[in-house]
Amino acid sequence: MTHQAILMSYNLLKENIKNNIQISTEDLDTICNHFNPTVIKKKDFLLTQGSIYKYEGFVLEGCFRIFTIDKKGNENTLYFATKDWWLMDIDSFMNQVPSSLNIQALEDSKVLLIDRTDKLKLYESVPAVEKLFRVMSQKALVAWQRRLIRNHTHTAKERYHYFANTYPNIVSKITDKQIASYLGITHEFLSKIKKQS
Amino acid sequence: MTHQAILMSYNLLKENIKNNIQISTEDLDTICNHFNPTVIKKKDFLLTQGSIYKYEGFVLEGCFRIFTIDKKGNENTLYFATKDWWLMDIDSFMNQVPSSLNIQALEDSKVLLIDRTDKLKLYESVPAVEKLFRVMSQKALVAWQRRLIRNHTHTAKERYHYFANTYPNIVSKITDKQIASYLGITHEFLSKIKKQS
DNA sequence: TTATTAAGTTGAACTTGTTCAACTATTTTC
DNA sequence: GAAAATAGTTGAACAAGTTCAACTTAATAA
Repeated sequence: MTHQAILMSYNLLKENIKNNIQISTEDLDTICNHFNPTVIKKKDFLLTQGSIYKYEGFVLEGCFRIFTIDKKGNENTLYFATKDWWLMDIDSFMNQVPSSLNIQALEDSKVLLIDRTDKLKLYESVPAVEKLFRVMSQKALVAWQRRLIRNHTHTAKERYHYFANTYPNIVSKITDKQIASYLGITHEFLSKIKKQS
Repeated sequence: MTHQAILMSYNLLKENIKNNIQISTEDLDTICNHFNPTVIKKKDFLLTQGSIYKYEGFVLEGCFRIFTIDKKGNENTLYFATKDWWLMDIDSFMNQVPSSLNIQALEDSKVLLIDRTDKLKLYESVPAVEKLFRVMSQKALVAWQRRLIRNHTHTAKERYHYFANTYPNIVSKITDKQIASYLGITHEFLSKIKKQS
């Protein structure tokens, strides 16, 4: 990446943080200094099920899929992450237990990564970081609660259209099979849904 | 409540907090001083849909149901809260927007309540509070992700047995209709499931 | 204690979504 | 650019879950 591109990357991260909390320029710089730009090629994994997560990431460019594979071999997609989204496996990262998640790039992607020990240090040295992740986690929590309710109250067809309307930029980057695994239905059935409408 | 009972209540809260983070006795006392013991009678609401949430609560005794009612009039249960659980509507509490949730006591219950402005002050004065709620939110987030995956990978029958085995003390306090609204199925179907097994 | 309301049961017809299998179209790889 | 792998489509039979309606049982209130 050029020097210019790297500066732009950090600006994206800074805007994201400022969107969550009020923070001083100094703190913002300290935080950003711990993130390193990294390129991840299409199909490569930032994390694989069974291994221990050592980095947290912020997506600059590209697209990722966060999913698990169950005993029957079925893939289950938790979410997709594009520009301006965070990549985390909180459980594995915090408790250093083997992850139950895979994080895979769906196209050539750029991320800012922070090392686990660096992040733990940041929690100590910059109190705003606690607040940042408290606020982010709480927002995410609300979103997950809403998604579960949506799953209970809407048919697969309705959920598909909701997803396609809400995240058109993501839909254009992923396969129908991946959408189906996000919606919790078979890809055959998604195909039939799309034909209907 | 007797003086003795009140002391015991605060000990339960303190244990809960210490279970989440390392914290000094002073901070722990400061936090607890902002919580007030309150009695809520069976069927009474701590929060109703459309109103703005002003308190956060910690359950000492009894049982609560947190649910929404959708346009069709169907009830959808997010979760049940018994002793040692927290009662929150993060969205309404943080952003002071009308709540989409109801929090109702299913039996005569006791809670420790903290006022919104008091909690905001606590975030400022006791940094450990940021950490406490960051850690709590992250744990909750992981639990919600797992629940969604479970919903996608298991049948209603399997989910019912998982719930009944994991929370036997809750199951004994609630009706099958409420369980069904938690599982995202009709109470008629739950009745058929129970007959089978 | 009775009257009333709410909870739970059951069956039949229906809708939603799955499974399996065979096929076509599209990407990827060498 | 051909071969191989993966993604998407379609149909038929099936399983999971819903709806409605009628009924029984249990809880609640006057």
